[in-house]
This record gives sequence, C-alpha cells and structure tokens, in this order.
Amino acid sequence: MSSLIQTYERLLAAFGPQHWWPGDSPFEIMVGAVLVQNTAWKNVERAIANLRDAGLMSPHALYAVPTDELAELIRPAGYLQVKARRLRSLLKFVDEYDGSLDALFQTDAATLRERLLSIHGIGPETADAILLYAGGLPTFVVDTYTHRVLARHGWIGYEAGYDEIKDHFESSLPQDAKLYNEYHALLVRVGKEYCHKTAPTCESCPLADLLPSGGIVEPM
DNA sequence: TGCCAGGCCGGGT
DNA sequence: ACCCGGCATGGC
Repeated sequence: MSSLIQTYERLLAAFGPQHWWPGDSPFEIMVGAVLVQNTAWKNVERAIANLRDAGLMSPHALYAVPTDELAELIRPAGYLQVKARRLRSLLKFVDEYDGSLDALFQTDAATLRERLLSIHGIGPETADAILLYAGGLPTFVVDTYTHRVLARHGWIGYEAGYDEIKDHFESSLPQDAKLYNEYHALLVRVGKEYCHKTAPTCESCPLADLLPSGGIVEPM
C-alpha cells in the first residue's frame, strides 16, 4: 500500500496541475460552489456566464436581484428555485461583511467553517470548497468522486462519512492549501475518467496497482 | 432512452 | 443517528 502523498505524486505526474478552481474571482468561486451541487460543471458554466453577462458577478449587485429573477438566470445549472434561495442565503451572509470577501476571510478558519455550515443550503462540501478555493485556507474538500475512488480502491469503507474521509487526508498530509487544492482536483479528474458510478472498469486506471486486492472493491 | 452530474434539506423511521 | 424523496437541466 502506498501512502496518500505517494498517490498524489503519481497522479500529479500523470495528469499535471488541474488549475482549480475554474473561476476568475473568489466571489465567482463561491457562487460556483453552490451552483455545482450535484450538477455537471458544464451546466454551471452557462449559469455563471449569464450572471457575468448581466453584470451581476459581485456581492452587492447579485444580492439586489429578486429571487425569481435570479432563478431564471441560473436555470441552466438546474434546481433553480432551490439554488436561487441558497445563493441568497449565502449573499446575505456575505452582506454582513459589507460584501468584502477579504474581510470575511479574516475570520479564523474553524469559526468561518461553522458559520458557513449554519447557512441554509451550505453543507460540508460547499463550505470546504469555499474555504479552500475561494479563501485559500487549508481544508480538504471531499466529494462523491473522492468517496467513490477511495472506497473502490479499498482505502476506506463505502460506509465512511464526510468527516471521516476528510480527517483521513488531513491527518496524514501536511496542512497545505496548494496540496489540498491540487489533490482534490486530481481525484475529480480520475473519478470522471476512470471511476464511473455504473460499469466500473479499472483498466488503465492510474491507481490500479494500488488496489489492495488486485480488483475493484464492490459496495455491499 | 435512461442515467448521471464536483449536495443539501426535511420528514419519516 | 440513518434513510429516502425531492429538487431540474443538459450531455452522453
């Protein structure tokens, strides 16, 4: 069994830097983090383009948009009613810092994470994505690909929960935002290309020789 | 055509 | 403390 850092180095060598998060500004990254919930990034790009084209990609401008109007703008990202409300709850939070993300990220990481989690529509993954990719804070982001790739390769059990997986990484890696950034992006890359939900195949999977049993670990 | 995508919430066990 | 249905659009 290789260590997590060895796996990281192998993935980085194989795929190179992923240049995450795709987005021009911390604010756009925050918005994208909500819009991408259980949604293909492709669809999110259109929604973001709509907001940018309308000149709304700033905290105050976007907060001034009524919920139903916001829903129409983000339609391509799906769950439009739900996400419009979630965006507004996040915007209300940002507004408490007068729309200054610099001010917002002055808060210490643990406190800020708690505050983000208290926002309606912000769960652990969205909170961590905001902290890491918008704020540059060293917190590991766990997503469905992270879970599937690790479980299928026998590194964790399928029953492992969010915090368990997060701790798995954070306790065995240096606390380094750049490392967490790239690692998560690489896991998503591998998941998309080799670790599909159905019809799992590990042929040519870059992690194949890390499998403890020489095969895929199937869920119960 | 059906299944899936970079979740989260609320109600029911 | 889990488990499940709901939420919606676009790509393959």
